[in-house]
Amino acid sequence: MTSDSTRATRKGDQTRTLILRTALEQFGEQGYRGASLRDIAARCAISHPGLLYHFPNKQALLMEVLEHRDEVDRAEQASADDTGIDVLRRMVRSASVNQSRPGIVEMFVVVSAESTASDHPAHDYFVERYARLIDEVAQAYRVMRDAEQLVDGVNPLLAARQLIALMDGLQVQWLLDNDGVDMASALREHLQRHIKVSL
Amino acid sequence: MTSDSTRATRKGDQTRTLILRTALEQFGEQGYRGASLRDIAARCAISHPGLLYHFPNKQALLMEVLEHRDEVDRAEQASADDTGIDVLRRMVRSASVNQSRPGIVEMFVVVSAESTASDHPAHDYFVERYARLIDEVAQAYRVMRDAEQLVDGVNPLLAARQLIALMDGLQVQWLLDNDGVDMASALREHLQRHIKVSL
DNA sequence: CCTACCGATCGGTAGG
DNA sequence: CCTACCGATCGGTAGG
Repeated sequence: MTSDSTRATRKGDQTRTLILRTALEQFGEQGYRGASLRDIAARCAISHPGLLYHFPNKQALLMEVLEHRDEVDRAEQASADDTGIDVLRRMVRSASVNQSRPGIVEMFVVVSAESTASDHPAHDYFVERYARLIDEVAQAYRVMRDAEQLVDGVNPLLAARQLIALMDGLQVQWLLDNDGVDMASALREHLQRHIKVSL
Repeated sequence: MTSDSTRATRKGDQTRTLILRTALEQFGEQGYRGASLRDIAARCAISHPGLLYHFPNKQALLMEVLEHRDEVDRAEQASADDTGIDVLRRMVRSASVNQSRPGIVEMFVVVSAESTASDHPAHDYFVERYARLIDEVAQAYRVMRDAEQLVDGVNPLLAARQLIALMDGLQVQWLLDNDGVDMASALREHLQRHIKVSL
């Protein structure tokens, strides 16, 4: 029975994962409103009511795409208990990894921009996401300040906002001109002006 | 005859300007694809074929919205022959002014993000816009380097990309949390780490 | 500038 | 998972 239910789940899970991957691409290329369920479904070789068998509606699909990305990222990072400089190193590492994933970068750039409208289905998600991210990085800066690893006058909260803003802005430039921008080294150079120790 | 044609033009121009302003708002709130000509037209109290009497199609409307903004900005700045530190001061000033124009900020954030897709109608516009902007700021950094006003090791082109990325990223955070971010002072603080002189 | 209309496409449901 | 269908909405045109 275990193997039966496992096998049964597996097929459906594969389709679900394919839909999630395809939807991420399309939300990136066309935006949330611009992407159509029919187009996403066709790319998965199913009908659009077939897609709606797996996800109740378009909003739910978007939210599951976002949450699926977070889960995969969490799994990749392994050590989520980083503190201080390790958090900053992880940001640079993440920028480096992103340079081989234009689809994921585009999706976050486009959907986070759309989500600034307060009636966007992912508005609350991004408000909460930024609050969490800024908090985490600010805390890392605070730990470094207490260890006297920060350049004088660096404000942890402001520096956190600046670092994340820089990362977001570089992604737009990188998407418009892949070869003109090296996101990871631009971040590293910036960080090195904030901290005394070496990254 | 002069006064007749002036009066005749004036009415049409007023409607055109109203449409441009309303379209800017809607492109910001709904994105280019998400905004509808019918909705924009209704907010101007005309029919949507009425709107299409002034603009041949949706793409042309978007392009005219973007160009209209550039014209107004150019007119406001007055002194476009700034060099060196004046260019950086203008960037900070611009961030400060933007903090009273959420509609304009949202429009640029959303449409520039959408435009990273190579088939977006404003793709070429934004590729060209970023190239020009980065060039201008990089040139300002170069002038300052030659005047020995730059902190050691600052690379003009990289610093230009970072400054513009920071500005773009701060706009997203500001749109999501107006009270949590002061774009102008975040920019000023960043710039002061790159230059020896006072802003 | 308007009304009336076009074909295309959308998200979602019924029913199997 | 499918076919068939729904009402709503889209950008754009005809003709005035």
